[in-house]
Amino acid sequence: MKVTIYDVAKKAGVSIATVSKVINNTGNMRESTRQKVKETMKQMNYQPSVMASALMGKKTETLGLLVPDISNPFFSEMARTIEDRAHERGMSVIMCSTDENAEKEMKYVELLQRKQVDGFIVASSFHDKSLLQELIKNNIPLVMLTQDDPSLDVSKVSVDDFKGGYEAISYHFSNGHRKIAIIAENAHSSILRIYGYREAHEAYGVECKEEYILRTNASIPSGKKVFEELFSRTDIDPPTAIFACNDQLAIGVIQGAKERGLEIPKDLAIIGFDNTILATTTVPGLTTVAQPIALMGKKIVDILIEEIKEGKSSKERILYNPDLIVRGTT
Amino acid sequence: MKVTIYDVAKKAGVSIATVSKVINNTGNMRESTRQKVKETMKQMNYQPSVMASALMGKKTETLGLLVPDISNPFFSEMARTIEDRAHERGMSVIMCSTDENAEKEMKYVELLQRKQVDGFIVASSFHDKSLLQELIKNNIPLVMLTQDDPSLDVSKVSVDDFKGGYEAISYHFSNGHRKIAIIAENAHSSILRIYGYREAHEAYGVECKEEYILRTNASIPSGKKVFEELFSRTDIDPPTAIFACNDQLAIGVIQGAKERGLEIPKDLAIIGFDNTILATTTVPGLTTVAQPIALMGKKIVDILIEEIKEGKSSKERILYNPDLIVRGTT
DNA sequence: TTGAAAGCGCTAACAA
DNA sequence: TTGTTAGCGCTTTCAA
Repeated sequence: MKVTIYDVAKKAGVSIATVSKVINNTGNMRESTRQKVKETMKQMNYQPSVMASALMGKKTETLGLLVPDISNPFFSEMARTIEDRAHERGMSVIMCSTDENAEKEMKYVELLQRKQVDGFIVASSFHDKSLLQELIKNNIPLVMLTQDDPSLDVSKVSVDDFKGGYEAISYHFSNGHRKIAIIAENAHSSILRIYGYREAHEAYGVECKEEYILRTNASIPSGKKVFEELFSRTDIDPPTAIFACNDQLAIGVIQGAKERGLEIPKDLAIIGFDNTILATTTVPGLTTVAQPIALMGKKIVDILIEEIKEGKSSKERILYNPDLIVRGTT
Repeated sequence: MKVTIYDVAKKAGVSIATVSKVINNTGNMRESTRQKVKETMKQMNYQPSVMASALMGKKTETLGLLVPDISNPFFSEMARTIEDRAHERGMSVIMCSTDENAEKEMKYVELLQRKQVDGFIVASSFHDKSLLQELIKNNIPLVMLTQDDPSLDVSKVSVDDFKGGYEAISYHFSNGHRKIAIIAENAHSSILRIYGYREAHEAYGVECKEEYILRTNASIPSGKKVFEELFSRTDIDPPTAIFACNDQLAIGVIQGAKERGLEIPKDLAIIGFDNTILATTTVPGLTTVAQPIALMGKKIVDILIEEIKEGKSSKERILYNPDLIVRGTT
C-alpha cells in the first residue's frame, strides 16, 4: 500500500505531528530531527496525500480553467502558458471547454467546486453571470482572462482591444485603404475592437459604413461565409481591406478571396487578431494583431495565486498592449 | 460554510449513514426516506466533497493526461475529445505537457499520483519507461494513446502508422512520382511510417534512397529547414514529392517550397499526417493522412474508465485506419 | 522540542 | 430500515 505519515513516523521514531511539521516546514524542532525525518521520507518515497490535507482545509493546489474551446489554437496556446506557470508554482490545472454553452458553464463551475479547486481562471464569456457572482460572493478566488467584462468586479487580464482595433484599421488607412470592413465575433472583446474601428475612421476623417461591420462566430468557415456574402452584395462596393477579429476568421477570408481569384494583398489586404500559429501557416503569412499570450498567461496565474494566498481579490485590471505583426497579407 | 453531510442529515432528520447511502445509491431504505433526503440535498444545494470520499478509498474522478505539448494542434484537438468524453462520463482531466522532457515526465507522474488521479492517459513518449512500469506494477490504470510502444504491456489506441506511411507513399507513386522523400519525427510512430515508406517502394519496385529519409523534430521551422537542406544538396536529385510525418512539418515544406518558387503540386507534391486544423489553413489545402482524432479520444477514455472500474487492464491494442484526405497539395 | 488527541467530511461494517 | 461508530491521512492545538 501507499506509504502514509504513520509509516514515516514509525520508521523515523517520531510522532506523526513531527512529520507533519517537517512536511509543512512549520513549528520548531531540533534540526537533527528535521533532517532525520526528511531522510526517512525520501527513503520511503513518501508523498503526502493532497486529499487528506485538503480535507483539513488546506489547498488542493489545483486551478480550474474555463475556456470556450481548448482545441482553438488561441486557447490552447494560452492554456499552455497557464499550465507551465501553474506547474512552476506548484499547482495543476483542470481544463474545461464551455463551448460558451450555458449548460456546460453551470456544470463545470459546479464540478470544479466539488473538486475544491483553489481558484478559477475564466477565459470564456458566461451566459449566466450570476454563476460567477456566486463564486465571488463565496469568496472563491476568480480571475478573468481576455474578458474585460465591466459587470464583474474581479481582477482581469486582457489586451487593449480598443487599441488593437484602432491600430489595425489605422494601418489599413496608412496603406491607402478607404473601404475597410470588419468581421467581428459575438464576444465582448469584439465590441471594443469595433469601437477602435470607428475611432480610427473618425481620426482619418472617413465615414464609417455600417454595411462594413459584420458579425459572426469564430471559425474558418464562418469567415469564409461572411466574406462571400459581403462580396456578392451588389448594393455596396466591396472593401479593399478587411480586419478580422481573430486569425481563424481571417483565414476564412483568405480562402474565400483566393477562390474568388483575388490577389492578396494587392486586391484585398487582410489583418487578423491573436497571432496564433495559424497566422504563420498561410502563404503569404497573415498580418495580425498579436496578443502577448505568454505574458498574459503567466500574469493571470500569478494574480490568481496571489489572491488565493491573500484570501482576497486585488481587483486589478491589466491591459496589455496589442502589437501589430506585419506579414504578407498587407 | 460549505454544507456537509451532517447538515443534510440533521435537516432531513436522519443519520449521516442514510444520507451517504442515498448519495451513493446503495443500501436499502424506505423509498420515502430516500426521496426526503434527496429533496433536502437539493434544497441545501449540497455537494459531496470529492476529497473526503477519495480519502476513504473512493475514486477522485479525475484523469491525468500527459501529452508532449497541449499547444500543438494535434494534441489540443485530441485533448478536446478526451475532455468531452471524460466529462460525459463524470470525470475531469488534468493536463500536463511534458515537452518530451525527462524531468517533466517524472515531475508530472509524481504530481498526478499525489493528486490521486484514477488513471493515466499517456500520449507522450517517455524517456524513462520505468516510471510507467512503476505505475503499472502498482496497479494504477494506465493507457497509451498514439504510442504503440511494444515495451509497455498496456492497452493502446493508435492509428496504423505503417499503413498510413504506406498509403501516403503509394498515393505519390500512383501520381507518377518516383523520387519521394520522407521527413520523419523523432518518435516511435515515425519509425513505423518509415517502414510503410519502405514497403511501398518495395511494392512499386522502386529503390529506396536513404538520402530521402530525413529526421527532425516536429515543428514548422524544422520542416522548412529540412526542406531547404534537402533542396540545396547537389549530390542527389531533389524529390518531386514529399511525405511529412505531421502537418506542421508539411507546412514548413510548403513555405520553403513557395519561397524557392516551386509550384505546388506541380513542382512538388506534399502529403502531411494528422489532419489537424493546420491542414485546412493552407492554400492549397494540405493533402494529409487523417487520424480519427475524435474516435481515438473517445475510445481511449472509455478503455481507461473500464480499466478503472474493473481494476485490471484489458491490454487491448486498438489500431485505427488512417484515411488519406486529398486536398490541393497533391 | 516533541507528542497525544481531536476532527476535517465521508464510507461501510455492524448493531439495533 | 436506520443509526452508531471506526477509520481514511492529514493538521493543529495543547500539554508534557
